Amino acid sequence: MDEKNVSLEKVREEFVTQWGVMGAQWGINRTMAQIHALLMTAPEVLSTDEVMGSLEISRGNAHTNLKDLVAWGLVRIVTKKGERKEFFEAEKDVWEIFRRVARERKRREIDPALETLRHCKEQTAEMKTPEARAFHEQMVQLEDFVSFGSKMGDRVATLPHGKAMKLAMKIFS
Amino acid sequence: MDEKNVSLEKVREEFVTQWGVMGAQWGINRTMAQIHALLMTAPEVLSTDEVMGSLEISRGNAHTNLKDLVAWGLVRIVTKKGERKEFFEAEKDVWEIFRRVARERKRREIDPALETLRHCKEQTAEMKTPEARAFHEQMVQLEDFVSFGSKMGDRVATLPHGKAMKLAMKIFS
DNA sequence: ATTTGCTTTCTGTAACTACTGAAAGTTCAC
DNA sequence: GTGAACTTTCAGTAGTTACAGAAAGCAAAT
Repeated sequence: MDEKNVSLEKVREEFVTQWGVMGAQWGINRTMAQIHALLMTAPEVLSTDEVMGSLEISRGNAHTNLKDLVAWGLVRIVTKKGERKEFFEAEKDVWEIFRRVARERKRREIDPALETLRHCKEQTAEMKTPEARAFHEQMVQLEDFVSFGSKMGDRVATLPHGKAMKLAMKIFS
Repeated sequence: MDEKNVSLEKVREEFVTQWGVMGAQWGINRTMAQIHALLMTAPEVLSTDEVMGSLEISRGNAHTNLKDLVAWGLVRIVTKKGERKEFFEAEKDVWEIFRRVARERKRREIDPALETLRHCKEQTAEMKTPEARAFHEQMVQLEDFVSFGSKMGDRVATLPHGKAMKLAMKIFS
């Protein structure tokens, strides 16, 4: 590896580290975010052993997080002819990454939250005390807002990149 | 407390619990989210002791998280005439809550992330190897996307509730 | 200047999450 | 079948975060 690529690797490491920090702040396992960053900036597909080596993590850890990334739809498994090993490749298109994260978080977190809000709303629908009315109203507000946001997310996530951009322009007009 | 309010309290507890779970998934301290839920659904302002009592948490914990909520702009300190104690009151308007969370997360997390992306982009701007070009290009994509999202957030967050709704309608058209 | 009522900070601990290293499982080759 | 290459699971441990309880700090009232 020549001089130039040594410094590239340094920058890349910085990126991987920071992507990990960011992930952690958003409730995502730091290692998972780091593997994602590593794969996003990898010129070729990587094997589990290569990921282990790069990040200096154990096989178990690498394996679990790689499979989680696959479950999130952010990483694909790739096999090479004549090799039994699995290789991993990340989705690199930012818009596609965004869509998949949005879809997955909606499914895992937003939808269950909406369930709770609906339940709390319904349970208090018939209550007559001022406190209960206020509580009910607050639940209505929250549910409307969250379900609205959720629908927006759906809508945006089904848009292809180009259309999303046009729409964005409209918003700024 | 009569029969009806007993069941209201049960529903409210469910809400508080679930809001806590949701917060945790989004990288927010569970207790902080619970206090927020409690205050959002409180008919009156609450004192530290009342929060402690409701959630069965220690004074230190209640205090720290209340002050964090104030720092996030989600809770206000209120004083009553003739009382030395501080009371707390949550912002209840969902749109306002959203705006404040958006603004704060941008400041705390998005802006630093953008800094890193810019740095990685700049550091690799002059490199000529194909790997470096690809890395640089990926950084450009990411930075464009994040900074675009960030600006959108700014824009949306400055809109009053009504205008935001109109805009949303436009998107669905 | 002491007491009282309240807020803030701090230290040790408990609870939780993430991780390692190894064992067990699978699949294919021979 | 046995072995080799690789994947998956798991139990114990390390590391991290959140928390209780107590001590310290502060300001007003007396």
